[in-house]
Amino acid sequence: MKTTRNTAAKMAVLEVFEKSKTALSHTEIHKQLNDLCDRVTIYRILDRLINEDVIHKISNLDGTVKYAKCNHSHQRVHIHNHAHFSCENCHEITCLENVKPSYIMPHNYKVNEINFTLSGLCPNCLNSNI
Amino acid sequence: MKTTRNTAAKMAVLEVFEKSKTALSHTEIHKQLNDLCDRVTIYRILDRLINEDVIHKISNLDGTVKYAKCNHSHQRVHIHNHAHFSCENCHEITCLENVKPSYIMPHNYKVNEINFTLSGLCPNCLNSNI
DNA sequence: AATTAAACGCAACAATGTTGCAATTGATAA
DNA sequence: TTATCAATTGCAACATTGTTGCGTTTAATT
Repeated sequence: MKTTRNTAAKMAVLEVFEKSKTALSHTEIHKQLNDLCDRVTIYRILDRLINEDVIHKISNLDGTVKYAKCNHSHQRVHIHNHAHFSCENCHEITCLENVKPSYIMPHNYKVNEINFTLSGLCPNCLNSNI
Repeated sequence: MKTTRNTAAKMAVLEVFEKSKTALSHTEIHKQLNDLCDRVTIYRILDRLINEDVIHKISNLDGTVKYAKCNHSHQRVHIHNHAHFSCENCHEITCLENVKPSYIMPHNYKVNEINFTLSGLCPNCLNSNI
């Protein structure tokens, strides 16, 4: 039975997530914390938050990795089957909580997790008429 | 007007792809080529092959990046909208050419590309009764 | 206040990808 | 066939991202 502690660094990371509407990379979090804690500590906090189902990890098409808060509002059983949108212009990644792909799999596969990421232009950048 | 050359290294990389049924990482290709050429050269060849639409890049959930041949057989306009399957046991990544997700997007987004990766157990590992 | 496992900082390392530059080479024209 | 020259390569050096070990600090409990 591991107990998990609410350390200053963890609280600070959580606050960064609260304030952000988009997903954040490790580097972005590190900058926002402004040397409040070590780089390694942030990696370890992110790991813990993922285990606690507070945030989830998003792998982007270009290989970058970001993290975003989980939305537990509606489901009892929490599954990350929503889509993510990656803007090619501003590079922000947002969760599309309500977009859930439907698909037909061949037999003999057991699907445990899905990752559905769309990229293009987000509403902001689309309106800015790039 | 750049012309692109069929060098020995590029041909060797292409042959590795021909022989493989699954997607390959840079490291896997490097090992199979057995020091035929430099690490950097492989990165540059992969870049060229992507530009030439011969291969495509796949970002995996765990952050690893792989490459696979494109299948041009059916479409005139070539879009990478098929799904990929990533096996949690053997870590092989295969293209599911016929699996195409359907989904409904909110307005004001312009979708240019999609990445649909499923992970779980592939038929091989499922049958091996892990 | 004492205890103690969780969390931390630091240093070192590993993996992956990029860049600049001089040398080499494939494709083309002479 | 040979000369030409831009595309390609090898090498060295660097950047970024993520991991590990270990001694020290700290949050939560008694």
